[in-house]
Amino acid sequence: MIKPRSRRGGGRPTISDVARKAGVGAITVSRALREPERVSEELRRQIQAAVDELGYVPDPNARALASARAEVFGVLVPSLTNNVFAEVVRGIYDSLSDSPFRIQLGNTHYSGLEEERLLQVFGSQRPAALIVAGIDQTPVSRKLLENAGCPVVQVMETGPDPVDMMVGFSHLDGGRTATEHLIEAGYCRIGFIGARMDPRSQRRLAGYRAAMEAAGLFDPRLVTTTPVPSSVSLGREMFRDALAKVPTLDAVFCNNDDIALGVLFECHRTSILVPKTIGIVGFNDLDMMQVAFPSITSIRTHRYEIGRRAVAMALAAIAGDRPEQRIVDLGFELKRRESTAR
Amino acid sequence: MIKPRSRRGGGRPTISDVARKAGVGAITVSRALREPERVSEELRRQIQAAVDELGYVPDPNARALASARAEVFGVLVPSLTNNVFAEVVRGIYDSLSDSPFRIQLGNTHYSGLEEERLLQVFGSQRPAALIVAGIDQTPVSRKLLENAGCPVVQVMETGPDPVDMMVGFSHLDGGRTATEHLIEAGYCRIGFIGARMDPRSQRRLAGYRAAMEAAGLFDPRLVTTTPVPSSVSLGREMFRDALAKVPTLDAVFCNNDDIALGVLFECHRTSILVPKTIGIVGFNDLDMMQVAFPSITSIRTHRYEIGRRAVAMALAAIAGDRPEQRIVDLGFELKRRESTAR
DNA sequence: GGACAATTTGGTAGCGCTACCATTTTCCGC
DNA sequence: GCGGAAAATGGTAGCGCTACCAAATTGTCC
Repeated sequence: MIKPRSRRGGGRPTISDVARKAGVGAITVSRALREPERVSEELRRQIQAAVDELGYVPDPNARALASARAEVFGVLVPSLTNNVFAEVVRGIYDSLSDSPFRIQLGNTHYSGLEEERLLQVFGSQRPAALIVAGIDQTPVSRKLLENAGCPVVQVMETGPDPVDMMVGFSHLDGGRTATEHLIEAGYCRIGFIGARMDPRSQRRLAGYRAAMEAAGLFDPRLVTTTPVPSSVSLGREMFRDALAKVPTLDAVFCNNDDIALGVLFECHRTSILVPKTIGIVGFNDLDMMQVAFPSITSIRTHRYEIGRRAVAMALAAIAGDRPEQRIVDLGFELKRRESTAR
Repeated sequence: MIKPRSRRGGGRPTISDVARKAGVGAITVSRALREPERVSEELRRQIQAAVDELGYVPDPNARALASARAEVFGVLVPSLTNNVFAEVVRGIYDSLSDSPFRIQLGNTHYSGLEEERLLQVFGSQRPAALIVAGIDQTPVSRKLLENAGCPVVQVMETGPDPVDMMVGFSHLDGGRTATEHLIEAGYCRIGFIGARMDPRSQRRLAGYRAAMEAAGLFDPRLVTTTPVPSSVSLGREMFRDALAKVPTLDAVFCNNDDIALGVLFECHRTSILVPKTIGIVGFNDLDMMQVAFPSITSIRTHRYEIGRRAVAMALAAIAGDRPEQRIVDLGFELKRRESTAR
């Protein structure tokens, strides 16, 4: 066995190796790397040469310890496989890829308790910013966010009482708009089919209910929900249930596009005509909605843009200029398609 | 302005605060937290009480710096929104949620250069393990992996020459199996439709070609590919192109399920009968495949399990017992459905 | 040309934790 | 009851970096 190197770290070049080679003080190297404009042209060149020659890469752990601030964005989403959050996360990643910030992604599994645990873990790293999905944090989580000592952006939804900043849209309005569209199209026995029923789904349901009540069409038997995670096959099953419960059903507003697709397939399978016999509206407007036959009406949401905007706001806050607009509503768009064109 | 606290870190309790309160040495607290069995029952209790009372949370950055090892799994995937990788990542997250390990997720965007850059960044943190998608790393990436000084698991594919460990399956065999199934079902003008054409897609194509040549059916005009990222709408367009090129086409093996779904919808739209006029096979077997009408034959792959297995192997290696089986082939399964039931 | 400010560079002292060793205490077996 | 090993505890010295302040150098204005 070879005796371990005297240096515990394992012999990677350190900042003082670079400093020695460049003939400057260690702190100057540190500065040249972080605030190049504060170091003279000449030293900067020498230092860069030494860095390249030694293959020096700063140790983020040491950096974080010394500066009491890690170059990490903490991101908390309820699901990794749900395309909706995947798009938000992609927006976040793309916006951060050219920055020095790393991303710490946490999956809360739609659990408030898990969110608290992850917030605790993330907080212990002193992140540069925190991005969390939703606005329904537990009191404990909310406190953790308030005391995080960094910019916080709540995404996906807007609401009256941000911890710090918010980017999203109103799910209630989205649900209402979708339902009103069906009513205008002439449907009247309009069902709601919702899986998972997380807070955002609940608010879409509330929007549905508001629209239905305003039109005098609401009937609790039209609503079919389950806490089970959403999927295309679940959409099919729930549609069957809804139809068994209310055979006169003539349209469905679906919680999301997966459910809507399941409904469409079941209609095909049982030769129910869409949009003639049944109208279908989805939510989120995944790519497949416009390709489906018939194409499916849906509420287009700007997921990728939400991720990008959240990062932009956090970055601005880190840089010191808090945006005057702390709540950004990116809205949504009703995409009218064949599935509701009676 | 209030004078900043004397302590730079911002006043969070440290290990020596705990030590003082519990009336022990700092190192004993450290041990009680990391190797409780090496500390007496009594001190352990005292220390735990002090930890709870102060709300002490260890600083992972300080820990990483002192021990030259961060409790981080680096995970590199080519896409965050592709459901296939999302499932793998979910398996990884679920397997690691009860461990002290954090996850650093990187998105390479299918770029070798980006992979190199991220490997460099990840490596600078001294991760506990590295999980990377694919087996086609650039020479630079491969060197970085070999020198990472931690267990490395390559996932999604198997191949002859692992950096360290591997979990996946043979995409070539998958492509061959899918194609052979179509041949057995009586199709003969079988097209291949592939988007993105990353290395895994290339190997599926190679499997297709092998099967077609073995049956004396291969014709280069049957192959339609594009480097454009895959989507349902792209599947529809490519199917149109393929049909325009070869009007006698009687089946398609699709690169993945999104493409297959696009093909199915286009068949509906143009009243092409499935499986009578056109047979369809997908790849990955997303949930929607069995719900589609007609249901779509696909190659079921075990994505979630790949993630779990990769973590299990890495964890074992960290614990010191390298598994005797360094290459794990989880295989795949042909799911025969209506879309090929002539 | 001298007083003063602005710019550039460097030294010191930690950040919070653990590796490494030293020391103390406990437990054996005979 | 005693030597020696094992178990339990502690002290010291960093890990690699940056905040904070001090010093040196340059520029500017009258």
